Amino acid sequence: MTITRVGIRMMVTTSSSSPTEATPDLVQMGFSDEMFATLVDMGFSVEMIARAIQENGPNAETSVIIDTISKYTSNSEASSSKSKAIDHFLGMGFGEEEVIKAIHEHGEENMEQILNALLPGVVSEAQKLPVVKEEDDINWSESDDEIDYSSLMISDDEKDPDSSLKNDNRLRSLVKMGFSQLDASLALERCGENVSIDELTDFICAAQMAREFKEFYADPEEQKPRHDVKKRRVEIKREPRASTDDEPVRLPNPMIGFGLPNEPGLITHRSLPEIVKGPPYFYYENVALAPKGVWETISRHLYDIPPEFVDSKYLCAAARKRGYVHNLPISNRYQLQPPPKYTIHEAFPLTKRWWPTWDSRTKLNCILTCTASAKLTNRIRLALEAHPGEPPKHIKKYVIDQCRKWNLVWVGKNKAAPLEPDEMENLLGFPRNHTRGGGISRTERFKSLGNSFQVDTVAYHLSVLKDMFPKGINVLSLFTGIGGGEVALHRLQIPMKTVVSVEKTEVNRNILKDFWEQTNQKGILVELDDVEELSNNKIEELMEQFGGFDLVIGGSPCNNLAGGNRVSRSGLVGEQSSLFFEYCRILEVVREKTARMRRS
DNA sequence: TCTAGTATGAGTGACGAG
DNA sequence: CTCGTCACTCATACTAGA
Repeated sequence: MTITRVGIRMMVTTSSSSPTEATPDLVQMGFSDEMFATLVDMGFSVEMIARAIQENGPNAETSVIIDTISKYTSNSEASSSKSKAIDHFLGMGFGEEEVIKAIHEHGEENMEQILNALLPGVVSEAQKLPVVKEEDDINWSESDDEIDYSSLMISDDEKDPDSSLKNDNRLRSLVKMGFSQLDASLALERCGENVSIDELTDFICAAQMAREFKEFYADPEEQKPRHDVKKRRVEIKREPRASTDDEPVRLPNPMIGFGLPNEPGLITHRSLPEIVKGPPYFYYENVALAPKGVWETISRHLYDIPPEFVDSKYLCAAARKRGYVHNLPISNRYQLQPPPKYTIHEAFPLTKRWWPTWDSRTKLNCILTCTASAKLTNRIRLALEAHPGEPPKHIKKYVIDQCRKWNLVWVGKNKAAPLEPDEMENLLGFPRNHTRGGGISRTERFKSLGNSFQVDTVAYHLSVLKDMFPKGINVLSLFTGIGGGEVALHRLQIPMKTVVSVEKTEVNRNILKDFWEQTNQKGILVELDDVEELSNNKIEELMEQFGGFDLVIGGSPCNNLAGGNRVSRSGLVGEQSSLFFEYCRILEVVREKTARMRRS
């Protein structure tokens, strides 16, 4: 859970024989994203992984690495590392101290006894908050009804009393962990009686993922509920240990997440494991079109919550395909008013006059960090001027391709131009001049805007917080950028009591500070400059100072995930994108501290 | 030293023909 | 089902000039 790029680097560097050697990079080491994710997913600590690679060389096969790490654990040499068991239970949301204590008492291999020891701590919570699965607007529950429950229950006639009792306990344990009775029963039935609790939880998570992806994201008209659901379950049965790796994330079409108001297919309820129900709420964002396996990893590290993929073109005039993982409620969402302009011509009326009839675009593509050069727009002008009247087909194609690629709009006869920064601000839902002045260069504005949230989209998701926090909200904002989340909350008129913002770029910090002052915010703004320096102790101090955080919001760097990167699109192990694991670390600290603060 | 301008593909999914 | 085609993508690195 708390894997950091820094951690890997430090470990590898310190164990290197040559201190002057350049810091080895995971990629340079030939260490693939998948391999890393697989090992982490198996519960091995980063230290162990790094050590095993050092020992076996970068080109060693995964199985060799695993063997080596296994030796470490069997030799009990992992005292300084978090064991698989610790990671496993931390991943379930138990506190570190409790976990270590329980493992010490029962031994690392007795997972069930550890779990039972841990459960009383949450039982009271679970009893206070009985597991009531929210009613699904989609007919998942209906398809449940089709299942013959009696066949799932273990009859005393068929099973020996011990086995029955054991399963009964497991069923209760799973329910206490936040899974529905149905899911728990199904898992017990499908996985058999000799599997451990963690295998059962894996099975349920995989089934939930499969179910939610299939049903939440499928085109409503194309849904074939119970037939397909049953089929999927049979498939899972063949691979009871199937993790989410084996269930690739599919991007929905249309990419509307849980839906939009006044549009067909709106979903207003979903079931989340009890353990991730907020507060604290969290909201994580990144590019939808990441390399294969990335979203599976992200989802797995964020409590197996399926990402909500939304293309902002359904909310404004520019595309922005993003995935959001959050534990926010999804009922009673509402859009910001006034809604943004929906088409290019509405957003930029002056372009209509010059828009060629053969350019059929009504929406712009994604706003990126770079813009077209003057040379390019001049080439377009020359090409069109060479053919007065309707240009030939190949010229049209060239021009249209370039317009799509560089997001050009028509600002004069034969004159295509890239968007100006203030036009980007408009499309992204920021106030005019939000990024202007204060020492920021034009290029930096493009870069900051290209890396930002689309405010209307984020605000639509965050709107559910308004009724929940009428007196205001404490926000921990990671990778703040130009403050898309803060602007969204402000435009939703949700008072921000406290915002602790972490942002590395100085110009972006200045932008947020200016915004804070210009909008006469009454709350406190704390600006920090590096997530890696936000230690666990510091987080807890801040939480004690401000009374905890209600929302942890942020989109970690996409540099190594984005399609536009031709140099270092190395996935989640990339230098910048690996900061995702910092998000996980910080979120987990906030969650644990919140739980402790609520208990005391 | 800083800024702006410019060139630099590949990975991925959708779609349709065969 | 496979294959080819198409469209799209929160970018990086180098260079020239102020």
